[in-house]
Amino acid sequence: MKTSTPSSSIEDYVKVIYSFTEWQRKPITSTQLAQRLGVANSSVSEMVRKLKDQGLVDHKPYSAVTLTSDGVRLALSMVRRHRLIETFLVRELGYRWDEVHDEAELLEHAVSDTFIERMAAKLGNPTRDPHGDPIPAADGSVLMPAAHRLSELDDGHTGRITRISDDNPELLRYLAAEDIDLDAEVEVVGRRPFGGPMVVRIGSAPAPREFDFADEVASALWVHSDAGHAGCSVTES
Amino acid sequence: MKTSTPSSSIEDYVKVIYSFTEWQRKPITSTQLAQRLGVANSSVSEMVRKLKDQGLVDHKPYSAVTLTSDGVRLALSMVRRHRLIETFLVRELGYRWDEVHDEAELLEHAVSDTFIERMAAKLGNPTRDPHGDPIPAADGSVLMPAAHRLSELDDGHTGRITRISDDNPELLRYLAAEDIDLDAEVEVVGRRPFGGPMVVRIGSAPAPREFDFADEVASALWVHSDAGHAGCSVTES
DNA sequence: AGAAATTATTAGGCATACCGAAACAATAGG
DNA sequence: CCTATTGTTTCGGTATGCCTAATAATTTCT
Repeated sequence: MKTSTPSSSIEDYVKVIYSFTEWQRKPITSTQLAQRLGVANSSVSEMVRKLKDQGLVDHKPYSAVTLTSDGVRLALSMVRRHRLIETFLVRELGYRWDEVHDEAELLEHAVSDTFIERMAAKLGNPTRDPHGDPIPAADGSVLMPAAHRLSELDDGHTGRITRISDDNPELLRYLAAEDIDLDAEVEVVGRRPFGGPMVVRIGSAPAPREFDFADEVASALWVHSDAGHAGCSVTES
Repeated sequence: MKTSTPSSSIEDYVKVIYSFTEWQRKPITSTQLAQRLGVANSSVSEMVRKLKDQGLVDHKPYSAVTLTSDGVRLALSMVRRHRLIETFLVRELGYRWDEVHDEAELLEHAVSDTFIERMAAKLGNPTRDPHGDPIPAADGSVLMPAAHRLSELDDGHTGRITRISDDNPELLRYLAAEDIDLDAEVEVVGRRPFGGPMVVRIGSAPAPREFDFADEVASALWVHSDAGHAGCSVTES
């Protein structure tokens, strides 16, 4: 269990392991890790051993990888960095939604804690990034909004968009062009037959617009359903 | 002569080689390079070979290292990055003079060209950084202010501070505490005997303050002398 | 000029992080 | 149940960039 500053690769591994479990339920496997990081499986095996040596993950050969509490702490600090940087790029430097991810990916490993905290202060300590993802606080506490994929909402139900997956830039550009943004009101009108697209109404009462959303779109949008389901606050030490 | 993206080490080497010749006249030697980069001499020999392979420097064994025009181009872009980032940290994130250098050092290798240009635009395309160093334009043109070390100014002469060396953070804090800043008026009153400190008056007519500056201070301050010496504009393709 | 001191380069190693290919587990199908 | 497929790890190898120690070139000093 070394105490040295983690390399940026290690930060990436830990962040990806964390992010996977943030919205999925299952822990991540080697192959999934390799895919998300764009490296060979063999590289993952090697790095996972290193992460284990440093006490950041638990791992038994041939099974999934989970974070230790140290790992979660590191992951949260990286996620905080990433999302604060994204917010900063959008609010202060005029970046568009779909441009911020890659830039944040580079910056998050480079800047100092001082930089992050000055930036956070300047932004007024935001708790959501431009895609609606929660920004962990400096002490590691996270407010996870209760959210479901729009694709899983039942017909007739209404809700509000609380999160938009940022892993498809093209999709983000489409949504931006259609002026579909966080906090928009959504109503599920129904589904086209034979597994066809979902029909939804988006926008406030006077002028709602109707869209046919392919599954790819409907599952990238996460909504807070008006019926029940309170938010929950999770604190990690 | 490869065309790949230069690694951050290569960027550092090229930047240091350039910076050395920016205010000195002589090209830099291996040992000086090693000292400024904080690496062993042998590492320099090795890297210089690599820089030469990539067409960034000219070098014959056992002699000094000079940049090729490609090298100068790369160096200018790194210097531009560094100084814009410093300016940004001071103006937008409330960093102090003496804090910016290390942070900029990290950021300059990480951010994209897009980031740099958006930042420059937001700052109004400044041409001097917080220490008075010229910021090269995106096209590689630099406005070098005509400046001399205060320590070399003759008794009785007056001038204006145009640059403050940023390599000693403690000195920067001292100057900040004494409220000595860029563009201040300076008059050389005289020198204390036996190589003692220089006596200078700093500040505008109504309330000039008198200081005894050790050589270390007097040579960190660069002034534009009121007598003659016009600025010159140098353009590198 | 020749020895001594300085400066520079080469040689051999180390750590990180990646790869492809080969070997080894685990699960699924017949 | 035992083989086939898929998933995972191990093994050798690559590239970067750094180190120390040894060697070679260049100055400097007497």
